[in-house]
Amino acid sequence: MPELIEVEIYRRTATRTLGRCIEALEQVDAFGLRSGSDRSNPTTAEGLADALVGSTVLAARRVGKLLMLDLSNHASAAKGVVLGLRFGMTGRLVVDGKTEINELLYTSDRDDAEWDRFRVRFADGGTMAVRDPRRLGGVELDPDVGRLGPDATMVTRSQLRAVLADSGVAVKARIMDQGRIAGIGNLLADEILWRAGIAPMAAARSLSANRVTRLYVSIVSTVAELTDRGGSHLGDVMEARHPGGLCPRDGAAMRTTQVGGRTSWWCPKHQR
DNA sequence: ATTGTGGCCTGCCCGC
DNA sequence: TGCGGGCAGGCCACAA
Repeated sequence: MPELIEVEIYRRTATRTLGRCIEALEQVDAFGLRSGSDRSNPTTAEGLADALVGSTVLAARRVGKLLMLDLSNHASAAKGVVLGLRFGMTGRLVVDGKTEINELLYTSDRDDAEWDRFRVRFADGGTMAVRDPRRLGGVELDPDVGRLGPDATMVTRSQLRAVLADSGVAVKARIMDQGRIAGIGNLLADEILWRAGIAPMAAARSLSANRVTRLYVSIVSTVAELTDRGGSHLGDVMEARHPGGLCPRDGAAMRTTQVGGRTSWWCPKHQR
């Protein structure tokens, strides 16, 4: 599902919209409208159309799983806005009818424009859409980036140490907390912890300095390696993430435990 | 304040 | 063969 790796691919796809002018808001699904940073001014379909139509895409940025498009101002707006796009677990970004990601876990392989929950048309005739069968994604104006922690590709060792300090919460729940570190989802978290040899339910503050360092190295290297492979579902432990699965490292029977409300697969032999 | 839980949404898969 | 229950997890509202 879309974790930071997939959303980074969407960001690159979105660079194809740079400099293009939005002519119309063709489709918007009320389920996906979120409130932006200004709580007194929630995102509505009308507000979205007002803000988007006539503006031009200036930049495509990403923090964690949040994609942001900076838009220019237009005649009827005092200033440009930021369009925030979230993809839930089944959302794709489709630009001019094409998506870079075809294989996405836990969703249909069908590619149906009926699932476009949000779509704009550019003046040149092209389109950009969030295609999301499950409707778990969303659209908002001026998203509050301050609610997110540092992106997992930018986090430092000392920031990670601070994230884990003084908390009895499971380490996996902690690194998936988007307000502390942004971008790590369930599959990435399992892979990171499997590589680091740390059990997902270990209390965050119980990690020694050496283990914090090992976790830090694993976050950085796992994100980089799976980015090269092209997806958060392409980790080494993925093949064992099912009943009867055996640890690819040492052959032990994998265990599954709910941690932070998420299904977690881990090896009882080398993850402590 | 922090932390945990439940529910949203819907396609798909399994068992009857 | 069709049907229904369970499952997947990002995110948020809500409770303790």
